[in-house]
Amino acid sequence: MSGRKQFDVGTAVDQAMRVFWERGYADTSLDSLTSATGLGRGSLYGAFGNKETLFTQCLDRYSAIYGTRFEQALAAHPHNPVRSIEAFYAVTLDRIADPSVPAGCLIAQSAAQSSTLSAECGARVRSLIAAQQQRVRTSLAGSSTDGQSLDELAMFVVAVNQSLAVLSRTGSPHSELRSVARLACSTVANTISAN
Amino acid sequence: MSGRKQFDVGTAVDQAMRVFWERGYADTSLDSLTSATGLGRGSLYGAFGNKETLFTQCLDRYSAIYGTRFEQALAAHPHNPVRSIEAFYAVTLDRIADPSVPAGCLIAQSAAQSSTLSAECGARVRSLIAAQQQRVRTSLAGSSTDGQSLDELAMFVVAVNQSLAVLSRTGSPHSELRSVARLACSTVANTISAN
DNA sequence: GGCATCTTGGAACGATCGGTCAAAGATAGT
DNA sequence: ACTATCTTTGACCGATCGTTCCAAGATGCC
Repeated sequence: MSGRKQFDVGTAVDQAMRVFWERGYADTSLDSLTSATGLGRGSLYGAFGNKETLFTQCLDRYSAIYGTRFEQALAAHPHNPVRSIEAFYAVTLDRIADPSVPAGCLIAQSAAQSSTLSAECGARVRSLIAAQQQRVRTSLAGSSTDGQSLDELAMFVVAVNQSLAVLSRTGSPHSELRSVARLACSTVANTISAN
Repeated sequence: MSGRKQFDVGTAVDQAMRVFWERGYADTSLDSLTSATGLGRGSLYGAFGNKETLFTQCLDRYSAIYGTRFEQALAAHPHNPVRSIEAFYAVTLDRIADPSVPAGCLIAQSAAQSSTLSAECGARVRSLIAAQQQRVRTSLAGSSTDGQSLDELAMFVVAVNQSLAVLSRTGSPHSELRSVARLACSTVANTISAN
């Protein structure tokens, strides 16, 4: 039963992404990937080569999906940094509240396990975090605050975002996560208005 | 060669703790534990029963070591919440800067992987995080701010602390981590003085 | 229709996983 | 010194890991 590919590669990446997201790289077995995608081992290896390559494609897909969502949220309130960051956190909070998707964050999960990832995967994770900081940093531009302070503030915003993912994995109630995000927004407000 | 135990159980827990801390529960093999402790499998199983029991003892030891350090730091500046939180973060930053100990934080690492841990281990991790929040919350008491806001602020402080651990795993420079902690301290200052 | 090319499912590979067990040596009580 | 009891070492267990391979079936070109 074949000849031409019988499945959509993008869909398979989506399904595999959920498993990595839920269980992390090391704890995701090939068996769990075949059952999640409905594919045989031959199909998976034919399409992706090996587990690690599939994982990096999942990382890229994750950042493509949520990276653009973050960008849209940040861009929805131009010249209003506090509103932008509120919208930024809303993306994460909505995702955490969405039962159709695993808890936490694939990037944060991978960052925590980066010592067991290959050097290439670790570097990819690092660059995705840097890209996110850059997104936030861009939306803070235009404030009268100096550049270095904005760099630090952007990193702070990203750091709190990661902590939301970690806390959500322990089953923290949404109300706690929301208040953490709210406090981070107040930090942004105080920092840029303090000048 | 035996009769009475040939090794110190506490030392073995210490050594095992480093491995779990560095690699996480799932990626820590029995072989890596035997080579880290210098013990045979029989000795490990005789003393601890199985891998999971050893892991929970490592969790407890970790929280015993750093829990008291956090408490001492928080208690060093009574009635000065901002100073207390600064000292609290200094414990984490010093630990991250200490090359004799793995990057990150065993609790944060375990929290991120809690979906692959047993229900008992997940609950233990959750209670350790709650205990840390309680420690911070206690040091914030006495402020004129209302109780619920202090609960939220304590959770915020703990959340940022976790994010420092995650970021340090990706190789973030200490200067970035320090500025993240400093911004969190300013949030504390602004929150408790705002009322 | 014949043939080269591709995909598929599943068997099978060696390696490694967590855990068990028995033989051998050391100890303490008598 | 004898014995019961303990610890240690390392071989060994079945299960599972990521990966490879192949026979069988489907496709497109001639």
